Amino acid sequence: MSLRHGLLGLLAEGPASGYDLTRRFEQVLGAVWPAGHPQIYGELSRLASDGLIEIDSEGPRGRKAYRITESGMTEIRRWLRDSSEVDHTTRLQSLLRSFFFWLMEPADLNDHLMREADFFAAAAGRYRAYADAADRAEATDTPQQRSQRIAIEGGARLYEALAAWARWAADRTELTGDRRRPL
Amino acid sequence: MSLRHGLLGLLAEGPASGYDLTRRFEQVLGAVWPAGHPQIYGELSRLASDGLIEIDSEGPRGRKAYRITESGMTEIRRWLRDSSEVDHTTRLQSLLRSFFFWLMEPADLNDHLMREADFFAAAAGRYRAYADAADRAEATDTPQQRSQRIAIEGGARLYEALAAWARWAADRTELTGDRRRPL
DNA sequence: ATTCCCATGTAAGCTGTTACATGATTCA
DNA sequence: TGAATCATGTAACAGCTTACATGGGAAT
Repeated sequence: MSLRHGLLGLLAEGPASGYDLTRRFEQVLGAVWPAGHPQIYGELSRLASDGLIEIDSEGPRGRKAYRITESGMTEIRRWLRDSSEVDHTTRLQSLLRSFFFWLMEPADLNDHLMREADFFAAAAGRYRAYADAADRAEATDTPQQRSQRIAIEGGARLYEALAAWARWAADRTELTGDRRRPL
Repeated sequence: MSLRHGLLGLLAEGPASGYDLTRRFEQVLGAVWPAGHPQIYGELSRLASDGLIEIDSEGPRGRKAYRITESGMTEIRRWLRDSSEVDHTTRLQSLLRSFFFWLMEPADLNDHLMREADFFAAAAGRYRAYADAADRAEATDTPQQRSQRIAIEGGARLYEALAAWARWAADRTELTGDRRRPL
């Protein structure tokens, strides 16, 4: 039920449409919790029929903005407090793959690890840039801003750790000069 | 298709039954790629009817051990090599939650972060202990062992990073003496 | 006019979880 | 003989992805 509560959490910041929420998932939350528009629109309908959100306004081309209700706020707060709702499931295909690296040819493995390192470093860089921007800004003292800062730090540290791991693994697997392939 | 290839990868090490594979997921892979027995038995049937694995032996109480076939080996190697199969999707509820920390009361948040730090530190400790054991052992030079060492390091670094993040966040959110709750 | 972006939705299929169901073997 | 563990499976449901489908509004 994470998507449900993710939507409630975003709507707790203020009214937004399915389209808005889709973009926020794409741009910010997507790196740690992806969600496409079909899932979002579907869940919004369910949230509305359960009375946790309601239509705030209707705009131009069929646009519908939703607003969180009192019971929606109660529900998101209950979810955040209830420790039995915390789910530590993680699915990192990159780590799963690493159990099977011994099946790869050294040159292919080296390529793969370089690509992985690049991908993770890029993700880390995006989060770290966000974090730096937040630190440079004044008036970072609303609870929202402080909490967002923590989230960003989490993303940065996660991807920094994975990037460092991929580089470490690439070093361990290093090939002798002539067999190393350029990217 | 990660589970499919996860099973192929494990079977590349040698024959195993659905029960064996379920336990390996539970004990080792489970922390980065969980899979329950209903999913595993179902996928094994499909792999067998696709000719990627075959029955190796039948044992006591209905036990069936599977063995990877030539085309199974080809398929797992293809999957490992093909960079378009790499999936960087990550779903970390802990990070998703952190975007909504501003909705929590400080005391509840502090409790939550302590629990998170404990959980991640425990997971990191298990992986780190494995890594140390591997480093102390002699004859760690088969490709399997080297590759397993990399996988373990990944798990350790991932959970160490998340533990450090949770502690950092708890420090930032720290309460003044009397409101801090003991665990 | 045409293209691009805004904006919403449905349908089919795949992946994953929970609950149910069964029976053999081992050990105390 | 009773409990624990081994061992396999099915059914129902929940969650998520991909492809399809539609149309309004803005800008060139």
